[in-house]
Amino acid sequence: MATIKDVAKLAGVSPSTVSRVIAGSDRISERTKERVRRAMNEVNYVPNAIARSLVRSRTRTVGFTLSRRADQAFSNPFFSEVLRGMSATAQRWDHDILLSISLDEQDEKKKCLQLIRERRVDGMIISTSRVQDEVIDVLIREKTPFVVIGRSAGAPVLSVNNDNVEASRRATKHLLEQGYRKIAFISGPRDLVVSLDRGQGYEKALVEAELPVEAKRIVETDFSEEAGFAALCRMWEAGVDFDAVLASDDLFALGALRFADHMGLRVPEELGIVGFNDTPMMTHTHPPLTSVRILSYELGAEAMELLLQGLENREKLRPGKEILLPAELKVRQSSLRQGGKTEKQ
Amino acid sequence: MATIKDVAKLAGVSPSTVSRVIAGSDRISERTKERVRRAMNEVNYVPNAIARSLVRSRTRTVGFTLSRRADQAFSNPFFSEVLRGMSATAQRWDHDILLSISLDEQDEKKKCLQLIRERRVDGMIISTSRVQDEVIDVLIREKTPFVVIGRSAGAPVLSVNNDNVEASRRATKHLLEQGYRKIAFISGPRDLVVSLDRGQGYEKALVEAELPVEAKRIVETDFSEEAGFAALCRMWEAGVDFDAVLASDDLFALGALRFADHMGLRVPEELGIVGFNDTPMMTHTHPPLTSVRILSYELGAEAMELLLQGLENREKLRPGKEILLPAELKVRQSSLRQGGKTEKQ
DNA sequence: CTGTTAGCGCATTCAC
DNA sequence: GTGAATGCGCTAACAG
Repeated sequence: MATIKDVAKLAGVSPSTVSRVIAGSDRISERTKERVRRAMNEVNYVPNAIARSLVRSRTRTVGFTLSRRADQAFSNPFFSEVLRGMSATAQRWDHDILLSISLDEQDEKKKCLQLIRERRVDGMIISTSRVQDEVIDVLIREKTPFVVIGRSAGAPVLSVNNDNVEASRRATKHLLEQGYRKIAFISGPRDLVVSLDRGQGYEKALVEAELPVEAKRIVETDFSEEAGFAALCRMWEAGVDFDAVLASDDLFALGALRFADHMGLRVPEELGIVGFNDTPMMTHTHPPLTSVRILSYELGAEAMELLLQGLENREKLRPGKEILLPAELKVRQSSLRQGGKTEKQ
Repeated sequence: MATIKDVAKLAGVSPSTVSRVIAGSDRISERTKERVRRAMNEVNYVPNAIARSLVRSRTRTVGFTLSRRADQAFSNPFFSEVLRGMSATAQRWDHDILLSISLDEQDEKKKCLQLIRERRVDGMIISTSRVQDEVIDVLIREKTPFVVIGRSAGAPVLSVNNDNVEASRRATKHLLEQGYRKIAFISGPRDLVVSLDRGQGYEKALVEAELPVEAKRIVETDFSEEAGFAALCRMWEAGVDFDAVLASDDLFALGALRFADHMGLRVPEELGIVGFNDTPMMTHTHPPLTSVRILSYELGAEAMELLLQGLENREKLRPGKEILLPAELKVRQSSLRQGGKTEKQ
């Protein structure tokens, strides 16, 4: 592999001159610039990124850690879309992504710490959003530039999040407008901020409609179809009546559809259902599922953008600044009792 | 940030001694080892990975590139599972993953080349598996250690793949055993090796059953539910009759389910359906979908394992060696005409 | 405009 | 057993 010295020798200049040509310095004559470029081409020279990183103390690399739990919480396509968004923006800024998927939060914390301490990355993006998030604590303690995808319930951080409260409020309001009055809410685990937010939006809509928030219609469970189904069964058996379900994840909505089928309830006539995430494959349920569309790609892209800007100008890394991305309610048949029109997907 | 010099000064030894302690050299007295360790703890020293990479010409980093096309081809959960598997193995070997998701093959080729030439990575894993794959050509030309997830139809490479031919043969055979005789096959784009392999398995099973392979029952289209649905409609309108569908992707199977619904055909009585990938969310279709389960996690884990072993011992990087992972047919109701029992998922 | 010098943080000779 | 010297490939002063 050719080094800067080889190029310098071939072009008959010093290594620093070559370095300047690479950097695009303007105080180099066109003649030597041209000579150097020709030499570079001849030996197929490409600067060694590692050597560069060492001397500049900048790696042009961003770390992204994730622990399995969060991966499951958000449904799968969410995760890959976020990555796509991050990668696209990183590409534009000529940066790379160092990825690590851990089994649990402890592992993630460890890995995160390692990437930072070993100076492998210039900054971090994390996607965990637990109520008590140790990864965030570490990041703050290490004074690492970082952006959170989601929201911190503890220390103020720079974050980008979809507007879960508003999305949930709108979804609930939509159900109310369709004439449903007894809306059950299936919440994900309460130690995830996202669960709290969606719950809050649900309550907000009820309060605004001057309807009581009834604890018996709210159930918390793990993200899975089975859990969603079981939760509704339990409510039913407990004698709680409901005419609609706000599912804080499409998996729950799937469970709700099965519940309706199981009980012989017609959707949307006897049971309205709204999901969260608008998982692409779910457009094809019977009936098609109304769901809140999350801008996953944009979430990743925006987080990366914020971080890279912050890396260039540390002033911009204002902790406490929370960027909210709008979420859109994709109305389909599962919640359309009034016979209104279905939006095109 | 503390450097090796700081530690040396504090411990009253030379930097090289500290370096030896880190490396675990045995020709260092226990006494100084202890002193050095204490100093390291005191200043919270962690070796700088970049400096280390420079001097050892080893980054302990593996690149993984992917272009959007392949991402879509394989369904989404596949992609994240592969990443999980790769990450888990990398973790065990104390290596990291540099990830890049490109828009198209040209971009991917460029990025791949960049990672290698800039010496950011020790090796590459790629997941593209086009019939004519330029990324593979680049990798070979650059003499980079690499492993392919999938299969190369051109130059021999070290690869790990699920046994698509066999899986497809078994799926087809299963349909035959259920008494279906006119099996339609929905193929993905023919420029993907995976499509060719699945088509081959389908034909193999027919030939083994001494049944004719009829071109009119084979259709090639893009991966989407809509395309699958449309393909079947076209066949139907063309007067081609079929009593079962082998869908080379679960999305196609979804389209087939809709087709059955649309036509008023009962599944599995009047139309048997088998999908590919066993997408988790798809366990909940009506009726539950029979599908070929791909070991995505294992694919990623194995690819990483092969690469890292190859990095340690280049002899092991034998191009032409193709590791095949078994795929399992998850039989559910959509293909059970005989009233046989459904496997537990 | 360009060359010389020094150093990023570490590992690895070669001495003793 | 340990230290001093050297260099990985590059950039950034400082000269001139």
